[in-house]
Amino acid sequence: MAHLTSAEAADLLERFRHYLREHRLPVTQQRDLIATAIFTAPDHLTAAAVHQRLARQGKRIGIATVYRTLDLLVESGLIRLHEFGDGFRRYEGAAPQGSHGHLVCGVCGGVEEFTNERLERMLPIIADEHHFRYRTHRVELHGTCRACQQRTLEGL
Amino acid sequence: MAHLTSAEAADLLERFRHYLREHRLPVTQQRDLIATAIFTAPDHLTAAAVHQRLARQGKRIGIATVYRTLDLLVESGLIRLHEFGDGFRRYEGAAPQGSHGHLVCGVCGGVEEFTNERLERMLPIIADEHHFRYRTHRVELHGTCRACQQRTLEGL
DNA sequence: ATTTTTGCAAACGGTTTGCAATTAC
DNA sequence: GTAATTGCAAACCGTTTGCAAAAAT
Repeated sequence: MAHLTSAEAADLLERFRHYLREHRLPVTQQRDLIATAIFTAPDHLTAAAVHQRLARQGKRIGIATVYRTLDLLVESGLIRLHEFGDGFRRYEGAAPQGSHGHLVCGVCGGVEEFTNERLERMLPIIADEHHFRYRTHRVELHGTCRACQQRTLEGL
Repeated sequence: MAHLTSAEAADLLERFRHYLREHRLPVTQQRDLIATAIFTAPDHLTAAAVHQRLARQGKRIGIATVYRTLDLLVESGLIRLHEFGDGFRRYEGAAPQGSHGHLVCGVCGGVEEFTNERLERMLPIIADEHHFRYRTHRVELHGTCRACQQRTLEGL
């Protein structure tokens, strides 16, 4: 999600702790830090990016712990996993209010977000038409972002 | 694509050969075989599946060649790459007439396809609204397929 | 005190690459 | 005949796992 407010991040962290207690799992420093790193990130992070982000704050956490905690966060539904086709798994905090689509630029590899109410309303209906029980969706539009279009026009 | 007709497969193969000649690249037996394996497959194949499919026909082709040719096919736009989140890249022949979405079952891992005209019309418009030059899209609906819903009801 | 997590390093598995032999043109 | 591909095996790299030490309950 494009930069959650600190209140939203705090809420997600509290929900993660609740999830852990509910499942009789220890609430550790590492889990708090990893969850917070994702909830406060402005964009979609890879596992390595989470690890670096924490290292830059002086928090040395094993990469294995990062992966294990990311799994927990995905299972709890508090973060979402994406694979945009470049071989990296990326994670982002789950939006409290709803989902969004992604605009993936084939030139610079950047990913922007968009929301569209009509689309959001449509997708569960389509699932239903195919007797498929809807849980969530993923919409990616691939093409060229505005900046790269202009860069191409300028002949660089 | 859910089983292209042999005419459609033949057309795609001819377009692949044309693409190769256009780029001054040799048309080899291996490239023909790999392309045909995908174009005639009933579903989404992994690189390993393509390799096995050919091996079963007595065609021993190196897995590296499979990967290299899949890259060419993706670049040529004649096949599409998907990553449904299980760690495998899957490939399918590009539909001559248009795209389709995927229904990904979280229980059995199966993938069904659907088409929806209204959705197809909508997506390029959404891209445009965000000043994004549309090339293609990917829509996945995640949930539970019909068969797994029934299996759950039966209490298995 | 018991149970689970953590962190390291090694293993894993899909994908990519270097290079000599082969094939396409 | 020249230039590119092929196939093998090794390398690569993101991710997972085994296990002893450390932390949470």
